[in-house]
Amino acid sequence: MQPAYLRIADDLRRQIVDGRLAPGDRIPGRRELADQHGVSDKIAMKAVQVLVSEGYVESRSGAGTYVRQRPAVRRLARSWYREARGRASSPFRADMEAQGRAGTWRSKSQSDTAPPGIAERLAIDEGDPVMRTHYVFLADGEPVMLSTSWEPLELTRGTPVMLPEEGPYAGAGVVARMRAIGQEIGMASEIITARSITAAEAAELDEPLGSIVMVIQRTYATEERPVETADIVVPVDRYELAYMIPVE
Amino acid sequence: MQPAYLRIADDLRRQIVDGRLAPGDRIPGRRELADQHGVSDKIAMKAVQVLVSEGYVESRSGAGTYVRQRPAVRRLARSWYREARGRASSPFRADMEAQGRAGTWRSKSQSDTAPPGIAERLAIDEGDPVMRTHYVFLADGEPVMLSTSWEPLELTRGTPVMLPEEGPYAGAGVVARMRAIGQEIGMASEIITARSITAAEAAELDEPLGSIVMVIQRTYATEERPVETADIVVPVDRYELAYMIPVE
DNA sequence: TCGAATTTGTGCGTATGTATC
DNA sequence: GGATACATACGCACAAATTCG
Repeated sequence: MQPAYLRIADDLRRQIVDGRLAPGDRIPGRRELADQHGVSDKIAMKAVQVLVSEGYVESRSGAGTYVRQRPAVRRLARSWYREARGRASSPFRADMEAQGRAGTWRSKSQSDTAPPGIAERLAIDEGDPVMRTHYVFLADGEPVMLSTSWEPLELTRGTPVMLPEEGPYAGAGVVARMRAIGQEIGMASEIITARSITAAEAAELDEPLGSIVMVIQRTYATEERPVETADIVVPVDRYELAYMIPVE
Repeated sequence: MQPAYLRIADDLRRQIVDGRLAPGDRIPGRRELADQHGVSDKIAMKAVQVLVSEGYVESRSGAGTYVRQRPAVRRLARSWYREARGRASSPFRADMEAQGRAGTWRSKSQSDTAPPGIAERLAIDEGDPVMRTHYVFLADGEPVMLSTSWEPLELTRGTPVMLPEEGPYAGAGVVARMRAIGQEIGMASEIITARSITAAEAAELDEPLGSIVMVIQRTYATEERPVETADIVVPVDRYELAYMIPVE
């Protein structure tokens, strides 16, 4: 026998996926749901919270609970390095332009020492100096993606590209910046995982708590060594990732 | 001001990520937590449930709540087509062998008509006949991955490869099977999303409800047309996905 | 502008059922 | 069987946010 709150949640979920409850629609309040199903309002609320945690609905205190507007899911094509397309522009800006949107970003750089996981990805020692840069990417002004990148200071110290977003190569992308100091990037490795959003990320991305993000651990490497690595945080309700793989 | 149950959840979460509470450890019971933080046991329970839904802990009725054993996260290398490696073996089996594990699977095929999304991926019309095959992949006997594939019956009807897991090409993989009927696959496209696990998937994979899966929508195509598409369901606590991308 | 009504969010007490040890 | 601990469910109360007359 299924608990009452799960039965009610199933009922509502079915109405949403069927389309009987459309995005933006308000779902019945606690009192109403409780009456309909003959349970206490506490249980009705619990059912609603199941749907919140699954990302189907969004509650606004005082206003009600609404079926979530799924923003159109855009595709991030990650297979080919796309620097050339945008000409003196970053891969992100080129990607957004291809979708008819204005790509901009905010960033903040700070020198730091390499934590264990990052040191391993950059093939340096734990505690070695790195430049850490945090990005918030915006499409048409709204935040859509986060990224934190690490570069070994050993490579960039004293060069014009030490600060990624200042100087002559500001906004040009990692590949162009590294080329400027003689590092020819030939390969990108991307490790993909997914998890719940953190409170900090939810605030930066204006996403509800409980939504899911994919994390791309991208590492750029020359023939000799890794030269940059980044954690790219992508909300699943905004983007899907696309890879093209030649067979044979 | 943060609600009490979130403060308690934060406190416990910190202890887990710090390692003060190790995988397998039992966390304090409701009564104990409530006393420590000066709240009712109801609130202590709510805090614990936050951690359950985040996948940090697992409750066993009657026994207690325990920090989850994270199975070692394995890496699925998806960049190169790996048929040759395993010789007369499937890509999955070759992948598992590379990790020193025994790769097997169960499957069930059934002819069906193409639903809208699948029809689009296969570039056929909605309602066209397809062969649908559901796979449960096992590593050392335990289920680790699910897949549902669709192939246009127009291509395979009346050939020895119509049923993917019967006949001379059983277990040989899509690329080899399609080659046998003159379809030379040259490209794989993979679209990646992530979402909460469904109840059915949780049962098949022996994963707790609320855990997160990545879904790979893989489509194999020849120069002319798509010939197979599949939804591959991968639990994030078992696998991460790895792609290598040449730059420029 | 203000206040009343509505709705969600949080919290406590109590009770019963069920699984585990 | 008994003790313990989690799961479900009802009741009540109040706070905070929103809506609307």
